[in-house]
Amino acid sequence: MRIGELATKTGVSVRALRYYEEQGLLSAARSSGGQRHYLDDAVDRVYLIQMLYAAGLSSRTILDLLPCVDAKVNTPQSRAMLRAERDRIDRQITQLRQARKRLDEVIALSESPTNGCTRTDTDAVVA
Amino acid sequence: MRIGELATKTGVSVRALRYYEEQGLLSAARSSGGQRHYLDDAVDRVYLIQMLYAAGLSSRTILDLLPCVDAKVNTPQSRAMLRAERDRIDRQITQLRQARKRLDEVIALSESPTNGCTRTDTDAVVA
DNA sequence: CATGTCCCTCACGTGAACGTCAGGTTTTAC
DNA sequence: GTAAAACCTGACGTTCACGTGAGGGACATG
Repeated sequence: MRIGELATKTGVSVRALRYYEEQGLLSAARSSGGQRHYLDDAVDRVYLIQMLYAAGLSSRTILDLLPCVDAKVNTPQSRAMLRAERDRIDRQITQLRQARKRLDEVIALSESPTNGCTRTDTDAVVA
Repeated sequence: MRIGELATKTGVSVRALRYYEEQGLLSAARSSGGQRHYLDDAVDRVYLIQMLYAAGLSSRTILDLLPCVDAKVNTPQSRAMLRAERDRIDRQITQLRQARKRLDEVIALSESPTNGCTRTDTDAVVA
């Protein structure tokens, strides 16, 4: 498939797909005219990349991890890297939970009847 | 206390503290000479700001939420905003868990004896 | 063979949260 | 009272993951 189809299938922009290739995260065959052609499994690869981006990994880190995911590389260093990233994600989850807890407290407070100003003058403000 | 002390106490840079003020997140009294002076509770405020940044909130969103946290504002809109941000954090946690699970699978695979190349030629590479 | 749609490569723009340097003032310490 | 340390206000630089044209080929369809 060509880049436009991959873009619509995955929901990421054409620009983003070119950027992934530029970063070495995604490869494509080229037609005689220079156009990119992707295999079907590129869809899953893009999903994976997006997932790792969403987890806060940088392009560089993803580039380092992908060979491990592809099970082509398996060294003590690569395993340490995997564990390090997993731990980073764990810490990030912990932080998020703290923030969530804090917000929940504020929400509980704002919805408690003791603080019950259910209507204020700013209710009329639409903007 | 002055800005340098607040910076060392909280672990954030002086530049960041000035930036927080610029964004309306942190206020300070001024000395006759124009230097910022903070109350002791500014430390907690900075921690809170950092927590919300770490949760992926933007300056603008934090600016909108802080009055709620300070319990000065409590409107239907503000409560909706609080819930929306909490839900966003929940979704982010879910994504992180997925990524973590995926990494765990890769880790398990790389550490399984069936894949047991505990030493490879790249072991020697120090780089 | 023409045309509309898709694709290509530069290459500059963007927004967020600061880093960093310049040039000058204020406060502290001796 | 003077020198060092800390602080001030601009204002430009940085990084990341793209957005957004500009200008020009590639490809299916009539």
